[in-house]
Amino acid sequence: MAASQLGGQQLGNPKNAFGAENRNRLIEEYFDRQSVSELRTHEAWKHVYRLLLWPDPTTGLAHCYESDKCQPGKNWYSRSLAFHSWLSAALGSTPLELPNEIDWLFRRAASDLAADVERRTPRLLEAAKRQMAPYSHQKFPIAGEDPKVISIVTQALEQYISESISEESWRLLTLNLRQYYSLENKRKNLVGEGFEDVLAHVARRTCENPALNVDARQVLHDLPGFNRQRRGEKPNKVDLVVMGRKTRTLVTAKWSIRADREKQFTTDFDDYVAAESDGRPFQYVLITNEFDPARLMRACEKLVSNNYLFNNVIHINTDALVATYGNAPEASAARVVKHISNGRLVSLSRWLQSL
DNA sequence: CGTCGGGTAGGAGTACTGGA
DNA sequence: TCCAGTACTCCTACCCGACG
Repeated sequence: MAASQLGGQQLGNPKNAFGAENRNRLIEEYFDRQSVSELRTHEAWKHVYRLLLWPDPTTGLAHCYESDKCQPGKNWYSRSLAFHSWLSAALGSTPLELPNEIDWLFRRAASDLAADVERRTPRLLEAAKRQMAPYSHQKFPIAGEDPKVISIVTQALEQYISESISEESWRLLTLNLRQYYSLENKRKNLVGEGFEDVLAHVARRTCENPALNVDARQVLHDLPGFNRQRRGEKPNKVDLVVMGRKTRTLVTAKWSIRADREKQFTTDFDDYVAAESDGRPFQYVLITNEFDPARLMRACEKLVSNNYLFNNVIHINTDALVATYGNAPEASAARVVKHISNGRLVSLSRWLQSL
């Protein structure tokens, strides 16, 4: 009924807080605040970490591996500590202050989301009322009620609670808790397509080559030199395209890697080769923030027709890897360190400098 | 405006493996 | 044989764009 009033949204109140439009708006804002010295190529990695890296809520440490394997006492806890220590020093911060230095994009998008939720809530409550109306003669579970939460809180605070707590207060507490924990899930959009957006901006802002064109999620067959489209084939998007006078590079950007997703590397590459129409070689590279040595090793060593699948494997910062693995790395980690020293695995900044 | 299929990621259950 | 660490695989949650 009140739908006509929705047209006049205020500016800066984006429809999707974690969506592409708002992400890019926020990234622009972030870079506009940076000083010239921060925009040198060798600082490129810092922006990726400041914008995207987050503190693991269960350990308080900068996230470099799956949360369940980073718990105190487990193998990756010491590595997480090493990474956290290295990063806080590298960003000129302290281990305690580091969480405030990183995760910029998420914190900003989350506050945009909160504003959006507030704006939408009254209308949704109205709609919910209408939806529930036909059942008003029956008792139904109330959305947001969670007896488990109530019992946990009650048990923990029993001795401090002197008066009974209203149902409305419980509902609000439960709702707030649920929102807090579900917020973490939204981050996946930032380290997914958001990673591509951040890389594109970082390349544009910090790369000294002015003739470089960098774009995220372009349709493969629209790219110059990749026009051979098979009929009936669904269009393929390339994570990141870097076109310049001396480079024609297709990038697969993955914040992290899983075995099932590794298979995509080859099928994507096959599509790119089939689409190539200029009759000259192109570059295919992987940009990642994966820390698992076995996964990195496989990416570096993967072959196709007796050549490396990737011309380069690029990590946000290989110094971070070395620091995380420590002084006595185990076999696969040692192999990754070797790939770093022989130039097979390079840092983002170094790769940008080579373009 | 709502729905649906497709894309991204991290989480997490289970299978495997290699050393004591 | 046992068990801890590793690897594989599927699951879940989200956003987007096409479409009606």
